[in-house]
Parts: sequence; C-alpha cells; structure tokens
Amino acid sequence: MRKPRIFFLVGPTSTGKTEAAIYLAKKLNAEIISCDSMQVYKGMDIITSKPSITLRKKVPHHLIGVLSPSKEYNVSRYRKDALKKVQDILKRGKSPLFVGGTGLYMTILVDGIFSLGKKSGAIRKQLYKLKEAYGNRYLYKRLQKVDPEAASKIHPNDAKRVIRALEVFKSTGKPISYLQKQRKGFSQEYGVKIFSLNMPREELYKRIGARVEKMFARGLLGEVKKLSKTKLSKTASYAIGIRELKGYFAGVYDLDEAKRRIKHNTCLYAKRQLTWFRKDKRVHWVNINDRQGPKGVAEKIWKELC
RNA sequence: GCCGAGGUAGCUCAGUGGUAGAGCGCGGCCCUGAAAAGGCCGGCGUGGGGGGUCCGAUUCCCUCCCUCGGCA
Repeated sequence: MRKPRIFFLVGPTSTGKTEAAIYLAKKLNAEIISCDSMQVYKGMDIITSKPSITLRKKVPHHLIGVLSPSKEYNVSRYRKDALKKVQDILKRGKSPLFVGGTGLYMTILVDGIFSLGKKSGAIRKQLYKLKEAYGNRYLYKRLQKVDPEAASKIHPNDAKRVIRALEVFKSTGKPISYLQKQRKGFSQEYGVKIFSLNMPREELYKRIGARVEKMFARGLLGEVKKLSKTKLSKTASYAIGIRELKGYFAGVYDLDEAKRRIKHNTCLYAKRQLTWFRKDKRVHWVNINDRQGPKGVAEKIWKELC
C-alpha cells in the first residue's frame, strides 16, 4: 500500500507562499496547516501577514490565530498540535499541506523530536543565573564534561544552546546528543514532499520592502499599539516589528527609522531562512518570478509532482 | 578668485616610507523545547588623475580634478 503523502510549501518570507498554497491545496485536495511560529497568535494579523479571511474560506487553514499572545509557544507544542491536525485531515481523506517559513518547525515534523517528559523550567532558570555569575565559558566547560559530542557542535558563545544541552542532561541524565538520535518523524511513515519558493535576492528584498509598506498601510501601527498594551509572551514579542516599533513609541527614533529597521531585519531573517532550507537536500526548489502569479506557481509545483 | 580642510571598502572613517584596516552594510554558515530567536565566519579595495623623489609611495614633493567650510 502506498504511504499517505504530506506536502510542505516553504521558503523565505514574502515569496507568495500563502496565495500559491490556495491553488496548490485545491489541486492536491489538501487542507493547509500553518508552519509558522508567529501566525499561531491571535491579534497578530498584520504583523505576521496572515492569510485573509477570504483566503481561509477557500481552503481550510489550521493553527492560525489559535493562541493568546500572552502565552509562550515552542517547537514541541507545535509538533503536538500539528500531529493532531494531520490525523484529522487524513481521516477526512484529504492531504495535509504545511505552509510557512519556520524551518525548524518543518524539520521537527519531518525528522522528529525527543521528548523531555517533565518540565525543566527551573533548571533552565538556574543555568541562566550561573551564566550571569560565571560567564559562557564556565557553562561550556561543564558541557564538555557531560556531553563532549554536543559541545563539539556548539560554539561556546551560543549560550542558549549550551544551556539547553545542560538542561536536558540535568533533567534526564542523558546527553542531548544521544537523545537527538532517537527521533522519529514523518519521513518514516509518510511520503514527504517539500517545495521551497525562491527568487533572485535583489527581487526578494524589494518585495520585502513593499510588503512592509503594505503592512503599515493596513494599520500595523494600531495593531502593535494594541498588542503592547497587553503583556506579550517572550515568544510573541520576538515577532519582527514589535521591538522596532517599541523604539518609535518610546521616542528613541522616528517612524521612518522604525520602518527601515523592520525592512532590514526582515531581509536578514529571509537570508537565514534560505540558509536553513538550502542545507536540507530533500527540498525541491521552485524558482519564481514576478510575472507568474500564485496560480502559475501552484501549477509549476503540480507538474513536478506528476 | 583667494585661504583652510579633505578625497582610502557599498557607507562613515582610522592608519602606515615596505602594496591597508575598524564599525555598519553585504555575503556565507551553524542550529532539534525562545527559531520572526540565538550564535559563528568572511575584506568584498584602480588608496581621486598624472608626474617626481626613493630599492620601494597609500604615506614625502609638484600639478590637475573634485567635495566641504571661510573670505570675496
């Protein structure tokens, strides 16, 4: 029997995934599951360029705007949520189509993640305190002792990862490098097809600039103002635009500067996304240009599938 | 026109008689419970043009061009 198929439409921000996904979903008889760490949040519509209600009526979308921005979110929670959606969709006799730009979320689905069991928040907090007191090197040396394999892959300055590795060791008694080998993901039980959109860098950056302008025209300022009145979770507050506009609201710089920063940081983000997808050799690249439109993009992908 | 300051990386600028750096930008990469986050690496150059001194000039001298400020 043929394995059920699961599709991914990924790529850097502003390449037009959202629109192309609608046409592709129809051809594939699919439902769309967001693969985006920020679109899960309610009230962050303009800032994350969520698909419009109109688009969402054409094809069922999942995991968009389902969580309060005051709540933390992470890969593990995402995976649980997504797995459930996959089961539901397959039961309905349809295919799951993941759409979004969060590379880690995609990888976690395809390759799996290990489970930590109990919560380790307290341990993590303690490790951060140690970092403040003794510095990165101190923690790194500790990691070298308990998990040399992980240490060899992590740069001493990458405190976040050093701490995570130590945290995992402390709470499970096993090295993270060992646990990471125990993962199981989609690639074992499904036929996974990954497509990533791409275009010349210059054009991509131009489109990002245009998108940011559009976001402001749609009322980004009001949306962020409203958001900043509530207590945002750490995760939600990392959406590009929050930090940059904060400086403007505080009078540190003017609106043009805030806009410039949003554009710039989005371009840097797009570059990092490309690096992530490039290293995954399972990705099929779909080079697009401004002329072909979302329908053309969907058809191009469809042809590759036949 | 005269006086002064200056022309070095995409930008802002350092420095040196032995063919050049820094920050930002740009590019590449890493990443497995914050990922729109976090971290690492790379100088990417007709030193304004021409001439001279010198073994050797980006550095010293002459000249021309350009920019900025002041005086006219």
